[in-house]
Amino acid sequence: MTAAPTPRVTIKDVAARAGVSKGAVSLAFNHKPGLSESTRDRIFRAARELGWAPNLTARTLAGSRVDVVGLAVCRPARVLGLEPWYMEFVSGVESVLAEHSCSLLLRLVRNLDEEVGVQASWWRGRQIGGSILVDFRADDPRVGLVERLGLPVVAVGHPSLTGGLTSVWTDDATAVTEAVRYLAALGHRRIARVGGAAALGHTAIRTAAFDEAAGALALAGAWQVATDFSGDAGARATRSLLTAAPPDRPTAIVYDNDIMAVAGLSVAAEMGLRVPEDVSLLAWDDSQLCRLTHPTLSAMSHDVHGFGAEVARTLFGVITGDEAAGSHPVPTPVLTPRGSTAPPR
Amino acid sequence: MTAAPTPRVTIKDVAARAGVSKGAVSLAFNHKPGLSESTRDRIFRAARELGWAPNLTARTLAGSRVDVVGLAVCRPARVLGLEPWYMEFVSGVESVLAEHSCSLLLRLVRNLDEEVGVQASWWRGRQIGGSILVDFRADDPRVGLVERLGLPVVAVGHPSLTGGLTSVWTDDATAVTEAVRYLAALGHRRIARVGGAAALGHTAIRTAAFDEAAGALALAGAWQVATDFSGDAGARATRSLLTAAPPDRPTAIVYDNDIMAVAGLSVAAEMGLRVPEDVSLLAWDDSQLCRLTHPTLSAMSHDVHGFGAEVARTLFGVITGDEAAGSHPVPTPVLTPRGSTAPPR
DNA sequence: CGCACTCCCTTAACCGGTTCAGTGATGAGT
DNA sequence: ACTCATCACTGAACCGGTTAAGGGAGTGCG
Repeated sequence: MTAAPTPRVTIKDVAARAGVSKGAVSLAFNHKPGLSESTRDRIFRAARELGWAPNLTARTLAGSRVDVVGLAVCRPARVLGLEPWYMEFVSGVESVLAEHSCSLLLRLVRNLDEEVGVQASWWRGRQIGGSILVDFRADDPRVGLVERLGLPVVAVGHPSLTGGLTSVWTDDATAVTEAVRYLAALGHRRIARVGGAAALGHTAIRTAAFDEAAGALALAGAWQVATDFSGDAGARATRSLLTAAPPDRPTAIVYDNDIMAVAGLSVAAEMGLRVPEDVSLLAWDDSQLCRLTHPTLSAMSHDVHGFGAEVARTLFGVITGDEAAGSHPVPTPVLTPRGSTAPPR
Repeated sequence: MTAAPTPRVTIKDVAARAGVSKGAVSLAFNHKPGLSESTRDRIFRAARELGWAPNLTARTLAGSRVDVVGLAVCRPARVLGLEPWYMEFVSGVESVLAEHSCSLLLRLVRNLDEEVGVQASWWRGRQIGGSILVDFRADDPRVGLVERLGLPVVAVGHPSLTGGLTSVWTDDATAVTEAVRYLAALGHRRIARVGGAAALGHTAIRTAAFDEAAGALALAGAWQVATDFSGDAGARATRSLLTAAPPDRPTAIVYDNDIMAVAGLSVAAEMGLRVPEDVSLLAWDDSQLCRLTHPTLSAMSHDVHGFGAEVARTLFGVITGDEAAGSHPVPTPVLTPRGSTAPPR
């Protein structure tokens, strides 16, 4: 992959035109002291006339900042393609990065090992100034990797999963408990949960919290199923849950994302069950999608865009060193009741 | 944004350990001739022992390849957050980039001017080796920009919009015509289209094709509405179309993406209209979403993932110079009938 | 008048690679 | 024995910035 030849304007050209040295131009463009106002003006004028902007590659090499942050996402492309959560998260991250003229280096990887390799080579190759780590699992190898490399990161996940890394997280356990309590308060005694990928740490946390809540409330029935977050898996899980005869059938189902909830809605319709009369459905990661269905989906909603923004802000703090390692909880998802939840008949 | 200090292994260390010069290491790692097998082995062994990988920044600066390609997406973040098309497209692009150990530099921009600035600074700053340009509009300023810069790009859009740039495109006009003919063949005489953003070139192409098809078939009624691709806009448009009394009401609606079609489905339900008995709906950009609704959505389907992959492959061709400028049509979307289309009552 | 102190700006080394001219050793050809 | 290639490798310049050290001019002060 070789670049096409193009005559490029360099700092030397600007310096020559402004009648100063390269160093002076550098000082001006980094807003460092030691230049008179008039020289500064002349330099900026010359740069503007030549259409010059500092070469970031050279700047990086010379050892100052790196204005790229990395994000490697480890999930099959097909699933990712549909998950609104990711795009909202990315757009939140982007919104903050853009303010700093910083870009996002995105890479889809097939597994954790590949991610470990990508992060290491990005950092060693000075491609990134820091990274965002998502989808933690128990004993995640990235914790050790990051420490070995000295790579500045923000981990998205519960502190119990992210080791000593600076983390930003939502309190999934509390949210799950709230969801179950809400359904129980409506009168549901048989509640199911269609969870995400079993390997992920936050799925395990939700699973445990669900069990505990179900026990505390002494529910008559509590089921949990693991999926891969895809709509198809959500549909399959729902179908199998609703197949049982009424006394053994859940009257309410909680989903781990919104796409599976949409799928569940359609399965209920296909099976001739009315929502919410015959079965209540509760989505997670409230995206626009939840308001576009009929009935609209009640959801545990959650400002994913703002979450992404907070992650990016924290990462800047880590990179500049202003941020002491620690954990940043963001507001717990709150229940937004809509048309898909009601007392059981 | 300053990087944390980390002792890094450089080419010099590897050279010293292997007892050769920097140049020799460089030759070895670029698989260039001029080294004996034994020296080559010694170099690779030394590199492995030290955990060294070439610094991409330095490599880039020294004037060889750049293994990053750019993508600036120009749309309000909220909308992007929801469009499955983009994530599928990105994942298709990624799948090919990954084979070449190449990453995607992603940036959300608010308008075309900003995109022009971003592309220019990426290229001038040698941040990217090439770029993918999407969402063309009439007289798009990017055509001229790219030629001025000499930036290798692939334009996603009809050749009439992308000037002399190498382009990859789907035949929207034919697809729209096919959609209208299909609905007409079912017996529909009053057909509406809920289009995308009016400023976009492909929207204009679809709009013109719809008009022409409607004329050719002498439909009794043909309406078109422009939106911003969001679910809310799709819902509003549908509501206003279906508000008219039966003789003036469309019996079939075509949408420009799938998220608006989902919204349309829910509006029909909300208004007490049955789909497809009272009104047929036809989606575009067939994502998994179309199979998750009830009824399932008929759609003009289209391998978006493969489309992204083709775009990436073409871009590699352009960057290496193997690719003569030209236009690459990919297969026209084909109609996939499902549960949301039927003859009118 | 001489000295110290600022203020502005220049110089040169450096970041970590690539590349190319050049060097010495070896072998073939005459 | 001498030239001429070929091969394997080295050395130094270079990519386009940053940065620390240094230098010259102008001012304040004893």
